[in-house]
Amino acid sequence: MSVARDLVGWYFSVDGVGGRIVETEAYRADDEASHCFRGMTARNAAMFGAPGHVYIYRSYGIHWCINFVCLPGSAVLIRALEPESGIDTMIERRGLSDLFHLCSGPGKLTQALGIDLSLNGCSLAAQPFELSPAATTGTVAADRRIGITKNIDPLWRFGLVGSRFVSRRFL
DNA sequence: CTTTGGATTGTCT
DNA sequence: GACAATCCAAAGA
Repeated sequence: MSVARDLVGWYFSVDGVGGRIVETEAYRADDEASHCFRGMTARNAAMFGAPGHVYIYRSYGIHWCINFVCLPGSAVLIRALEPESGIDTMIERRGLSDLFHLCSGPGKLTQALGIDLSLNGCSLAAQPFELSPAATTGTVAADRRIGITKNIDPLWRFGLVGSRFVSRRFL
């Protein structure tokens, strides 16, 4: 959980396209809302892999979502990014020039960065990824997670207070 | 083999 | 604010 909170503010990019992480959600093995709650399967295998790798899956048959694996069976969903590098590329991929809606959601983020299943299980330390610690700090708030139907009580969604780049603003 | 439902988004009212 | 779109893994028969 602490990893998810610490990750807010970090710089993340794929092939030079990326920005500052402003919203995350935590999922773990004993969490009913997590994909790995019922054990390892072909889809979520990456989630049980070595820490520092990514787990990518398709959501609602339409979108891609990306997670950072921090412990086997435990991962952090990257929900929103503040565009910083390669903004032109993002605009081209998203077909929209509104900065605030470029990466304000898991599916939007993956589309803007060009992430798909071919990157599932890849290491964050290797190409085309780039991840570096927070350059600036802000107030990080916790809230209930979004879009899930099970285990909705824990406050495992973290984000920058006041940021307009998140899917839903934090107070 | 068939059915079910989701860690969402975009569009319409 | 409400709802349809749309793919595939998991669960059931």
